[in-house]
Amino acid sequence: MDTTKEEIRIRLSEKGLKVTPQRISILEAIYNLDNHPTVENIIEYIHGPHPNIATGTVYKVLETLVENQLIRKVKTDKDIMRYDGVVEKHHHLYCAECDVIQDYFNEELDELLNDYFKKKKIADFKIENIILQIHGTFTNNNF
Amino acid sequence: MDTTKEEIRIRLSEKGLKVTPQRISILEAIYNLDNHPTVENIIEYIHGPHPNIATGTVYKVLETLVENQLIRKVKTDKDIMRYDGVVEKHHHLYCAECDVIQDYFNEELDELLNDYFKKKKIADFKIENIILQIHGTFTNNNF
DNA sequence: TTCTTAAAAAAGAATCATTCTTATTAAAGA
DNA sequence: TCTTTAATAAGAATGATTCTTTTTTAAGAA
Repeated sequence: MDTTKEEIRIRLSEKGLKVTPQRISILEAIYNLDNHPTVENIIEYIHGPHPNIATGTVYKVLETLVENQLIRKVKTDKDIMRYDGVVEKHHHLYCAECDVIQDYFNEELDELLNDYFKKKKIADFKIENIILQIHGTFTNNNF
Repeated sequence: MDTTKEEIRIRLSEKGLKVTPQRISILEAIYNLDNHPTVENIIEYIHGPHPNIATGTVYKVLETLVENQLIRKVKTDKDIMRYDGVVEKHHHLYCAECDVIQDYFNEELDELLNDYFKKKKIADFKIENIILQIHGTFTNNNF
């Protein structure tokens, strides 16, 4: 991802958030670390340029960013939380053999599902968003 | 769910697991606690009849049961793990306003998705299982 | 530019879910 | 009933996350 510092500043400002070096570098980390980083990954990444950033601050910033929908939490069956800098609607490919979680975009599929549930309602439930967890294995050797 | 102790015994034996009172009561708890219980919920439930079951044992038993596919972990965006006694293929309705996670079965939908991905492959990825996270709100007042 | 103030961050203690270790107990086949 | 191996109890240890207090800073006001 090639989000510049300036774009990050704008995104923070648009949400009424103060623009701090900590927030900028944490967002940069999430954008640059491709594989839905853990808090540990993020801290490791930013501790080069910013060795003094406190762990608690990272957690607080992430919470703020999630609340303001600048990032999302990713559901896994591990007990470590991972984060996603992509807020546009998408799904996830979960690798059974490694810890890769890959974004998967497919508007055609989204429409298919929308159409399906427009006809076939779920009793007593108003659908807001459908996210697919696609489990399987990568067949190349990228990972 | 109305799974009897005897059925639970059989399920454990079929997996080659020793049948212990702890395992039986933990499985009973998961079957009887409808809303995808947390470890805390399970411990609370079983501590009436079995006040002496150790916390560590509950975690160990749950791990064993998951490994043997007698139960499943449920992915949430909270950092507390929840468990699911239903191992047949199904999806989950996540309530945005409460902590209810409801099972959702729909074979027609599963076939629709299978057919779709049979035609539209995902590059370099072999799909094994697709689970929908259906986010929304319940429109009755059961919860 | 400087001042003001509320918000943010640093530091580190505290919490809490989960895991680990060791001794003890018990299931299940011999 | 005996034997063996797996399972459990107990509680310490770990490690991710949260909380508390003090200090710092962003950003609007003067």
